[in-house]
Amino acid sequence: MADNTSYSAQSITVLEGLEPVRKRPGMYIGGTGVDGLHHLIWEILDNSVDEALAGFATRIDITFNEDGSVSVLDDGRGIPVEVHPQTKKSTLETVLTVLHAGGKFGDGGYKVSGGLHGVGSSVVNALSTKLIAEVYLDGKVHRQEYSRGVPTTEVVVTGETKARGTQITFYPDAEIFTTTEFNWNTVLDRCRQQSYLTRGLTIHLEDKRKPETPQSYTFYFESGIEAYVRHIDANKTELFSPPVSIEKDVDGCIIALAMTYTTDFSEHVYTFANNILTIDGGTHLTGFRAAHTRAINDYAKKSGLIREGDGSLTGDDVREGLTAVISVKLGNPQFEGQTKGKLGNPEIRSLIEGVVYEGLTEYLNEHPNEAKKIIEKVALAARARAAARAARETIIRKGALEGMTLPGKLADCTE
Amino acid sequence: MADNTSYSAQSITVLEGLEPVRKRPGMYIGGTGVDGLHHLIWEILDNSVDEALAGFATRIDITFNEDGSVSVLDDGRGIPVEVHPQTKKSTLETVLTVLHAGGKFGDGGYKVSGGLHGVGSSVVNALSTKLIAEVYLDGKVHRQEYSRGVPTTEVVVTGETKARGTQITFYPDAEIFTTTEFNWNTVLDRCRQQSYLTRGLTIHLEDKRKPETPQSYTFYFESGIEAYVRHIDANKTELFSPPVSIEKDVDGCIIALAMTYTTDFSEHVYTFANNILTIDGGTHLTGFRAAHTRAINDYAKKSGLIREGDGSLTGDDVREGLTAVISVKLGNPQFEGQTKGKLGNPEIRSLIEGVVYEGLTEYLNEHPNEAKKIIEKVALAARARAAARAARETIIRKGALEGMTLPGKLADCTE
DNA sequence: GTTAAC
DNA sequence: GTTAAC
DNA sequence: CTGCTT
DNA sequence: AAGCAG
Ligand SMILES: Nc1ncnc2c1ncn2[C@@H]1O[C@H](COP(=O)(O)OP(=O)(O)OP(=O)(O)O)[C@@H](O)[C@H]1O
Ligand SMILES: Nc1ncnc2c1ncn2[C@@H]1O[C@H](COP(=O)(O)OP(=O)(O)OP(=O)(O)O)[C@@H](O)[C@H]1O
Repeated sequence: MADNTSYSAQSITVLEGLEPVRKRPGMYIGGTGVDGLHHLIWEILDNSVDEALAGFATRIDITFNEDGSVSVLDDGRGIPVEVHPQTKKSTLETVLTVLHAGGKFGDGGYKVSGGLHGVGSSVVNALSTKLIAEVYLDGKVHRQEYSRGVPTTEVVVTGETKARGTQITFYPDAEIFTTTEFNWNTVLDRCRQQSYLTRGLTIHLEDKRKPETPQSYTFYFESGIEAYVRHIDANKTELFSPPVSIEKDVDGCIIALAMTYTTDFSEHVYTFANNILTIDGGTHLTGFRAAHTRAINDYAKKSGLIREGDGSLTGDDVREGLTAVISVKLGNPQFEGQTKGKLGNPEIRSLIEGVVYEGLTEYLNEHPNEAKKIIEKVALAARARAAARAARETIIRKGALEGMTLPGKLADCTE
Repeated sequence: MADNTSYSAQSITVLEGLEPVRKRPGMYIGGTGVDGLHHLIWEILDNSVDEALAGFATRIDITFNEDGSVSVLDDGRGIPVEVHPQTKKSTLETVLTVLHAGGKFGDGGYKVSGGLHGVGSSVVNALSTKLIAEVYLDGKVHRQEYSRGVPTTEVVVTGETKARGTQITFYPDAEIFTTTEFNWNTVLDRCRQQSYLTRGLTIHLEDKRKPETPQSYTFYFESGIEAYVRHIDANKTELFSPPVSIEKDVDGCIIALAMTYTTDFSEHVYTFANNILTIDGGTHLTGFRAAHTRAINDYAKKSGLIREGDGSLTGDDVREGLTAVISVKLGNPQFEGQTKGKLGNPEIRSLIEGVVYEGLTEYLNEHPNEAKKIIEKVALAARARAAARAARETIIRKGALEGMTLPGKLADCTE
């Protein structure tokens, strides 16, 4: 057994301020690769989107600067700059240097917001060699700079402005990240997506990194997630258009769904909770799936398009070729982990299931042509799946006896 | 546009102490359902296991008490109780009430440890209506109690003892969790698993919740992950036994693998990093998979068991029926998120890939009988997969033209 | 979780 | 309205 | 009943 | 691929 005389108070370290973020970035942004790097933008962008969701911002500008930094500017309310009662420091500095400081714990004027932990801005600050925060408020430009989370200036007024809003410019720390080069297409996609999700929001993205080949893009959509579905299907053939569109407000929780089918076989479903892309799904996705599968099965049987005795379509069957975007807005989101990959609120499952079942059933009843196309598509998927399974089992049964060969001329079942 | 006059310093809240944990449990334990509940045990258990990994503890006792609480006792070094220089409070109180306080940031005598954030104990404390910490040190019993993360007593000496170690007893907060009833089998499984992973560690689990039907179990394994594989395969038929066993120390990183195949078709692979079950895998799993697929393909071709022109076995093919346990121990683990579901260290991927490729190739060369069984198994899987795909495509091609019916008599390809 | 039956 | 089944 | 988990 | 959970 090893020596234990040295285990004492001195062995225990208390990480202070933003130290834990730099020491354990994985806990805060998942990793230090290219995904973690882009998380920095998402954290700042999400704050601006939250302002837009709350009705305070209408425009967001993201700029890749020539010096490798990124700027995110919005015309929201601007982070307050006056002294904060708890920290006795500027509220701006508080938000950017103190973990769990935020306006999304009940007050702050955000009815629904993607942010909820109050750590995003601080995390970005901690992981940037330099960060410049500018707040445009009351005709003045308030500015503070930081380095690796530590203020290098006070909050100072550097000029006058007619604008209102916030701009964050940050330089990702190469000591932390394996790469510090942002990907244009990744960010472009995200901007497009956020623009689809928030009616009336303008997002402008500009790449100034190579002055000889500048690029920029502006997104503004009125049509919402139906247009998003159309964009996802851009290089595919849709079975019908416009997509099924369901939007409903239940107890202050807004549920929106747009879906259609394409002629191909892969599933493209994107789920959002308060505009956060929940890449691992969660209760909203589970609820949608249950309702979708059940509604199609019920309709298929009731309408006689498939026979009662034929067995049910599986979830996989009805999802083949499906394109869908689901966006829920709710007051108290619970996400799994700081990276918000999965929505946890258990009540959302049944809420969505109810809304989607009702809405989809109604759609199918009122659109017999589209319904027929859907049922044909998913019934074919079911037959294909059954045939594949049967073929597989034949081989397994036979092969268990005989010897082996690889594909090539295992033509047993091909024709 | 909504009113913005009220957005000011007062709108921003700074959560202090353990408030953020209670306000946003999802960020710290993933959720508040049954999984989140059990996370509490894992956090405390992992601390004891870390003591065992460091060679200071040999025995852990977990008890489900009649009053609904859980106790975890170990014979490790005991959390220090003297005043901590940074907080001016007892180190015990510091560890249990301050986030990011821990002995696993470089000092503390832990060479490898599953803990790394310094938040686990505090999180459990925050989410418990009551927590009792007892430290057995220098012949004395030191004790402190807390309620929802707030100390309700000082650290007091309550008696004498010959033992050394730590015991944490906690009462999960029904205000936080949707259920507060621990699952015997879930915890039993985890104890068994940890015992397999740590040679020479005894883990005792006891259920005193129903005095009329007490149950208890003691785990102690010398054989390690090979025995774990055998246990996973308990109700299955293994193609060969003992399993392939690889263990290697590369630059202070210990890589251990045990694997075999069963006659069934599902894959059972469990990966661990510093004894943490990485449920979403990560770089160790990725490295293993790459090496495994390549080693089997290379051997199959080189040995002539499958022909050169037959195409390659896919990863899915070679994983059908695979049972494996992978355990890596490394100095500076990076996990994705606080719940540690995925290992992030990029260097581990190639490290494992090299070790596994070499070890598995050697095994195959030295065990031609086992090798033959493996190749037969995976080649059959490949043929079955190809046949399934072919059958599926036949249906799709035909079905695109004809009408629809569901399974039932789509016997096209079954015989 | 929803729906059907008692 | 509550309980059992899907 | 459908989906998620091991 | 089977059992549990919502
Ligand atoms: N662009 C902005 N405009 C107005 N207020 C902002 C802006 N960015 C941040 N804030 C304020 O600062 C607070 C802290 O932001 P921060 O990014 O740290 O966390 P959050 O958005 O509350 O939560 P999360 O960590 O989940 O993203 C926010 O709650 C908001 O009140
Ligand atoms: N049973 C124990 N025996 C000895 N020391 C312990 C024990 N439990 C906790 N400690 C000490 O308290 C510190 C803090 O523990 P805590 O659970 O908060 O975090 P951690 O294990 O360091 O990291 P993580 O949050 O990733 O689990 C540990 O680093 C360790 O030094």
